[in-house]
This record gives sequence, C-alpha cells and structure tokens, in this order.
Amino acid sequence: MAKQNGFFSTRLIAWYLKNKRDLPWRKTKEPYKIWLSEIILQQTRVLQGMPYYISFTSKYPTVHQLAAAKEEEVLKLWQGLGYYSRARNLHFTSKIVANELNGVFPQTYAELKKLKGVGDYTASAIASICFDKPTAVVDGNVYRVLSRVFNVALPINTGKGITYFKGLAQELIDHGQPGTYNQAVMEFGARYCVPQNPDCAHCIFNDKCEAFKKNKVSQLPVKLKTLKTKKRYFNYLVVVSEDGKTLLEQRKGKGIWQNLYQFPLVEASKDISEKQLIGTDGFKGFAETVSVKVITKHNDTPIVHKLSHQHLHTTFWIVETTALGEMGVPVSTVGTYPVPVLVSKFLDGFRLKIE
DNA sequence: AATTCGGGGAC
DNA sequence: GTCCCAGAATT
Repeated sequence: MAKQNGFFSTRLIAWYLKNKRDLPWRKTKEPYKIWLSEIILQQTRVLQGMPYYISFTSKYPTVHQLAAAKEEEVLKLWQGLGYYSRARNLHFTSKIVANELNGVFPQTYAELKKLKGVGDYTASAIASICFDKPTAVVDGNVYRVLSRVFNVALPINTGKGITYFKGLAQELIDHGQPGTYNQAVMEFGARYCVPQNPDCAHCIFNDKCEAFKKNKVSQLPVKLKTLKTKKRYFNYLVVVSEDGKTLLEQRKGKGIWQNLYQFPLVEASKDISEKQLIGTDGFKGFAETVSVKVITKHNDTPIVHKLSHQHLHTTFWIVETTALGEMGVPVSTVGTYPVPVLVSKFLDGFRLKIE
C-alpha cells in the first residue's frame, strides 16, 4: 500500500460540503452547462465569469442554440472576458456537438479532449462532474494546495512539475465521488488555501501540512518567472464623416483580439505627434481611401492598456472626413460590434461628447 | 519547452 | 509596480 493519504480527500470533502459557495453551475450536471462554465472559468475568477455564464445560458439554453448563432454574436456576448480564442473555440465545438454528435457530449476524458478548446483540465472536469469518472483536475488552485500540503517544490510551469502534480492529484482523487473531490480541492484553494496570507492556524490540514510544519507555505508553489512585457504604440483613426459614419476593421490573422473589430490602426515604434502620424505609410494608405479634413488628438496623454505580455500605449485620433457612403458604418451601430475593452472604454467616453 | 493569448482584482 | 485567476493552442 502506498502512502496514507486518505485523510486528504476525506477532510477536503467534509470541508467542501460545509463551506461551498452556491454557484449557478453547481445546480446542474448537464454536460453543456458544465462545459460552458469550465471554458468561461479558464484563467478567470468566479466573480468575473459569473455574469457571462448567466448571459450565455440565458441566450443559449442548449448547445443547439449556441451552434445556430453567428460567431460575431458569440464574440459580442464574450466581449470583455478576454482570451477570445475561448469564444471562437466554444462556438466551433458547439457546432461539432450539435451537428456531428447529435447534441450529445462525449463521456470520457480521451474523447472530450478531442474537442477544440478542451484540454487536460476541462476534460477531467467534465468527465468527473458529469459522468463520475475518476479523472483528477489540476488547475492553479490544485497546484497551490498540493504543493503546500505535501511540500512539493517542483516548479509548476515545467514539464516535470506538471507531470508530478498530475500524478499526485490522480493518486488523491476520491473514486466514489470524483466530481465532488475535484471541486472541493479547487474551492479550498480559492477560498482557504489562498496565495497570500492563508489562515494556516485554523486550517483543517494544519496537523498534516508539510509546508506549514516547515514554515514554507509562503514559498509555495514554486513558479519560474517569465519574461517582461513589451510596449506597443497604437494610433486609432476614429473617422467621423459628414454623413454620420465611421470605419471599423476586423482583426484577422494571428495576434491579439482575433476577429474582433477596431478602428483603422496605425502602429508605430513610439508615441508620435500628428505630424509624424501623417508621415507614416499606414496613414498615407488610409488617406488614399478617405478625404481627411481635420485631425484632432482625443486623449492628450497615451492610454496604457495592459495585457499579460504587452502594454498598449494608445492614442485615439478623431479624423473628420467627407461623406463615406457605403464604405462606412453608422456611428450609432458601433456598439453592436464585438470590440476589445480598450476600444469599448473609448466609446463609452466618446459617445457622451458627441451626443 | 517556451510563448502567446485578456482583463480584472488583490496587495 | 507584482502576482494570480476553475488553461489551451501554437511554435
């Protein structure tokens, strides 16, 4: 027999049943809703994801309605949540399930993982919660709880660490109630064994926790640090035409905000003046298609929009032009397009000025 | 194995 | 400023 780790799941589940939050996705075992909730919650706090779960389940009660929607509509509902590939993959997979799988989700880890946007974590979560399969999840909470209770200092962002924690989690899972166990570890990590200043003195594991015994809780889990962020310089050309229209472009190809909309963009290598802007190739190309009358800088100092790996120093330029005709979209409809938060925040302030 | 992909909250 | 969040896909 291996290590005596039965205490772990036993205490954890007892704690969970007493302390768990009343969350909407805990009222169901429908694979569609569990899948939806797990995609929304990837790298996302419960409080941030909650309103999106409500609006998605309300607008698309089953996978069939989601599959019947247009991608742009899905992106619009996802707007503000970030990591937009999740929304694109969500929609793609909904069409697979609705049209090729007769609306029925796979029941095993291996089959679930074949779905786009469903990785190790999500496949384990759905298999355990919906179908009682003993597949252990490993998310940020699990890394933290296990690294502390068992004093494991392997970095969680290396292959060795990932493999080790996955194996440890799999050893610990309760085969009788795997879904409850998985949710219990995550809830415990999110609500009690928190990153900063956990209340170890009153913890259910304070007689077992190896990190607590050795006073190493604050040093775990170990995570190798990543590189610093890069700066980019965005100049958005906010066209306001004589016929009340503006120009929007959809971002294509690779990079951030794929398939979302934005104003025509001139990217530079530093903050630039109006004179410098007019001299860029990007602006010259733009000026070939529209007749520019007046340019006004909207924000005096660049707005710094922070993403995980880049800081976007952004200037919005109001560009008055002659009539755009069929080229433009009515300014009043801009709010119906999915746009990055950077653009949506600008619109919030800009509408007040022009109306 | 490393990098990329958002946005918000806690400190 | 830093770190983290119910991770996955790509290179």
